[in-house]
Amino acid sequence: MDKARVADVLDEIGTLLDIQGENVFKCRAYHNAARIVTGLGGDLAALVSSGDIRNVKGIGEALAEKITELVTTGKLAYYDELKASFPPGVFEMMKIQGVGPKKVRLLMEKLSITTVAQLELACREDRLAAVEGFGKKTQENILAGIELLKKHSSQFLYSVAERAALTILGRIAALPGVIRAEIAGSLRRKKEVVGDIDILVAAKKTHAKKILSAFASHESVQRVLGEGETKASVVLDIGINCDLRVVDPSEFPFALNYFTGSKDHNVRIRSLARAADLSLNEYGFSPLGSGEKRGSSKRAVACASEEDIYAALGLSYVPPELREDAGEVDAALARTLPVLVEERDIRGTFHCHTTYSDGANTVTEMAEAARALGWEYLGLADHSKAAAYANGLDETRVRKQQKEIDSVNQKLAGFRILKGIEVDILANGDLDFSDATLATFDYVVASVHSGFKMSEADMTKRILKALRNKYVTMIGHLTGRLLLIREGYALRQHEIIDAAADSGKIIEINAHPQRLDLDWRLCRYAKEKGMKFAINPDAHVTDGLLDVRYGVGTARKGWLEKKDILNTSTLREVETYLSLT
DNA sequence: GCCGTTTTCGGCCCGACTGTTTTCAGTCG
Repeated sequence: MDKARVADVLDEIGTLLDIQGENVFKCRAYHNAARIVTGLGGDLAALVSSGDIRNVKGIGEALAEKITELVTTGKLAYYDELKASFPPGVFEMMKIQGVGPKKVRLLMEKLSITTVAQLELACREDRLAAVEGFGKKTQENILAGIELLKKHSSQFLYSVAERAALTILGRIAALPGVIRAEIAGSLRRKKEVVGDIDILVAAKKTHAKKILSAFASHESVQRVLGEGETKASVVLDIGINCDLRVVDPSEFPFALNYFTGSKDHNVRIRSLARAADLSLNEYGFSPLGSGEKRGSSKRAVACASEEDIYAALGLSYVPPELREDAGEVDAALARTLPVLVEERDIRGTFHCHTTYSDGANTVTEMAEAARALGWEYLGLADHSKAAAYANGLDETRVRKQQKEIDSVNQKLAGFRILKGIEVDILANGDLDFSDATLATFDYVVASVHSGFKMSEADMTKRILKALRNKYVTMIGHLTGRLLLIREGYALRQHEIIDAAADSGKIIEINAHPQRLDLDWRLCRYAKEKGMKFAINPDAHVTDGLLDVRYGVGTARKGWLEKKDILNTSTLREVETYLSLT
């Protein structure tokens, strides 16, 4: 059993104990352990077999035993028993905003409610308000929460879908007869939120059956929706639909292009094909009106790759991230597509957390991980004191960390740790530190972490005020999950970007794998304003440094180039930019 | 359930916000 699944089980145990009313610190121990396991570097199986898992801080005797059982047997008796004592559906209820373990427990005890559907009915029949501790308002809020849940239940964060997809892709690619296997669809286009997973395989027809049945019997498959000659559809354990198609190797580029989409992009390039008297579909090009059947050896244009397809239409190659019919086809025709930022362009980053606040690794460990990636610098921006839930730093601990950074920097030749802070923007728009303290940092990231329910107008005012502080270098993650929850929020973000552009601030493309990135349309808007961007991982763990790739994905969709991204600058250039000596 | 240690058990991250209360509990970040 892999790290991610072990973490899921531990987290689930924590939640079930929460509902059971167990000691909160015991529950927290499980939730903590889930986070710790996720953040562990290296191979979990090796840690278990050597017994070193017991030496990890936060993993005591009991947890070490349970993790060992999970890793070695793939099961955990304690978990199975615990889970069996709850009706299925309780987890779904916890997903409703404002419903936590205590409310779930009350609902189960007082009204025998164990599913979201039952809960919704009870709200509509006005039965909730009568329960002690609940009221009219709570009932309304829960109903609203259920609506929201329904609306987004078919959407998955990119990182969640990617994890599931890569597990399956790895297995499929290793099967006999598989010549190529790729992820297609919105996941390949690196949409922040995707509805399903599409996987495409190139193989001879004789192998198709075996490939499809191996797919349908993969351990993460919860339910098989259909399994035919060339295609199988399943639902994975995380609830997402996953389709696998097997196509002939000669058709693969066409199928990959077709199933990558977007639909609007496909419509545009098919109309280009028609203008050239060609018909383009998922099997290939054919002369218009020829009536040729697929599989004909007389294809109008043979293509060995997607590059060939675009070239045949007189287009330069359009990277998947750009295929949204957002001007990319015209740009490809005119040969004016931007040279997009690549992961390998990144020379460093600006928003990493350490064990000083809520990170999982020390200053030294983070620096070494960054150096191992070939970077020249690493910006540490731990939380400030108002973020108490994240163990935010007060002025004393800031000084301590800065001292440590100085000492580590002396040992790292050709590499520099930059002293940053992720300072909270308080409810009134003030910053969590005085100007005197802010002045001690190399740069300052200002972020909102509280009061999300304030009106959009007030939130905008609050952020604008913070941006007027001369020590603020960068706007922290503007949106997070708010983008999902509040339609129209982006409008106010434009106001913020306008103001930030005027004062020369940097936009952060925050790439925390658990959150939505800054919307790429905003990136394009900000780019038009001439703003500089920073692709930041908000990394709490060493492995998390790599998550900068999520930010790169969003940057590419915003048509951002190397020159737009501060992280692609060399250390010397960054030092100059930040006016460091 | 974990940690640290004044080595055997007490403390464990905390404040804002909301809705329910009339002094607080639950949820969230």
